[in-house]
Amino acid sequence: MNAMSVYQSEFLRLLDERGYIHQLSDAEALDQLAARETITAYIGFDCTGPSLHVGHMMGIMMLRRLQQAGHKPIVLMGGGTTKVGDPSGKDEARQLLDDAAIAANMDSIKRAFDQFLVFGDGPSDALMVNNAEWLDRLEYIPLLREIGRHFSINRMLTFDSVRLRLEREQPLTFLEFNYMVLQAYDYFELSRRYGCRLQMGGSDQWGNIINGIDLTRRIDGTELYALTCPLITTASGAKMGKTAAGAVWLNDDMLSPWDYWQYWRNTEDADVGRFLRLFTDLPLEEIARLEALEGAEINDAKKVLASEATALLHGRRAAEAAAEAARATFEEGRHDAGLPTVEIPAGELEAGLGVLSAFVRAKLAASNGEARRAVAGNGLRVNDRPVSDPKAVLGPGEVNPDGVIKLSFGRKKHALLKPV
RNA sequence: GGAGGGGUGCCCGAGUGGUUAAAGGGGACGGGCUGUAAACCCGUUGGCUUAGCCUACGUUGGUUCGAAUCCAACCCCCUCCA
Repeated sequence: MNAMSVYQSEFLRLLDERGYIHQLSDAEALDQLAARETITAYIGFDCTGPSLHVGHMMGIMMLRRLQQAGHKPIVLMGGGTTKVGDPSGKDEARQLLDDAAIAANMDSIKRAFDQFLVFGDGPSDALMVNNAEWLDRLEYIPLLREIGRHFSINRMLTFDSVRLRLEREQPLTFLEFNYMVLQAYDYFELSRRYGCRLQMGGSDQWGNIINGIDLTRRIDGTELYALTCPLITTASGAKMGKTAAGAVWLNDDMLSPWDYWQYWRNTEDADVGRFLRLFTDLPLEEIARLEALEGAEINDAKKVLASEATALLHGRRAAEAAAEAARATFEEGRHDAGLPTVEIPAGELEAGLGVLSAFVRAKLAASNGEARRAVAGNGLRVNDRPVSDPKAVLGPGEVNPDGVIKLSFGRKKHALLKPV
């Protein structure tokens, strides 16, 4: 089926034209359903870390599109499934998290969703639920009898998450093996509790979602749907979300709006149009215009992408501040108050602060050794002047009229040291 | 429970007594070229008070002037058998 023009529902049309659709179960039936009534759909998020990262943005944006099209999103927090651990895409079991860590992660993760979805009690207001609510209460024998009998081991062994482990002779515990059963059960439970008809997720979740669909059909006879998005890699094939400092976190206490803006600003040329469609709300005509830019003008499109994406997550004001700081830093080559700032006691500076440790303090270098090597590679600058001597000492003399010292690691990483 | 194989730096993976902080590759970072892009070229890639010292090859002991390399026990993983 040529999907481009056939969708009747605003929802699928929206997802399709912006590039979110990879696989879709029974497209026609889902399309009709979404055109006819308000549907409820969910995506699950495990609580394995203290913050979500850009890798989760596809899911978050799909829920946002769902709501924009007038439907009801459910954010499923994996308080229960995180206790088991998803084996997909990993060679080893993740370190098991205890309940306290999972609860802390969940609290911290929740914050990001408020920026993208409207929560409440209305028909298309978003809902946040925790699967620990029902998973924690499951009893083994009843679970096996009611749910387990619908699963074929033969088939489970063919799923990528399992098959790859076995083929690579990597251990797969029975605990992890059960993950897909629990995820299927989640879908079943959400269908019963909230009339949820659609589960979305990354392409690696296809099998897990189908399991839930089969399970629910067998028990309740209800028809559910699956929709997966493509795995997003950059044009040169790298997974999204890696940066100098590590993962591109969504929580601002883990990655500053400045760095988040920079992440999008450094998008590869070939990705700009695609990312604008996926990660901003800009109208398609505007995106088409930006996408048509060539050569150095593409930088304008990247700035728009950076500001729009940052505004969605951190608010318009933070996005503009980041854009302005970047303009001052890169286009005028001067320091600006918008750069990440680290405070140090004034006394420490008066006593003399080694350049190397200054860079470590500013979190630009992980260790003195790394800073030292950067000096050897001609990579450090203080107030835009190259550092040539690793033994150099910073004093009050380096503080500029704005009351800060500007430190730069390479061309792109900058920070301000502020004596207080 | 038995037999065999294996656990090396961020990852993969060489290395079977000394010149090994540990080949090679990937990734990452820095420099060059550019447009804060990609590709390409060069360099770096355990820590520190860096001509030196400390920590490191699953864990703990041992042999030795000297061990990632030999020995012992233990932990974990894989395969086959029971």
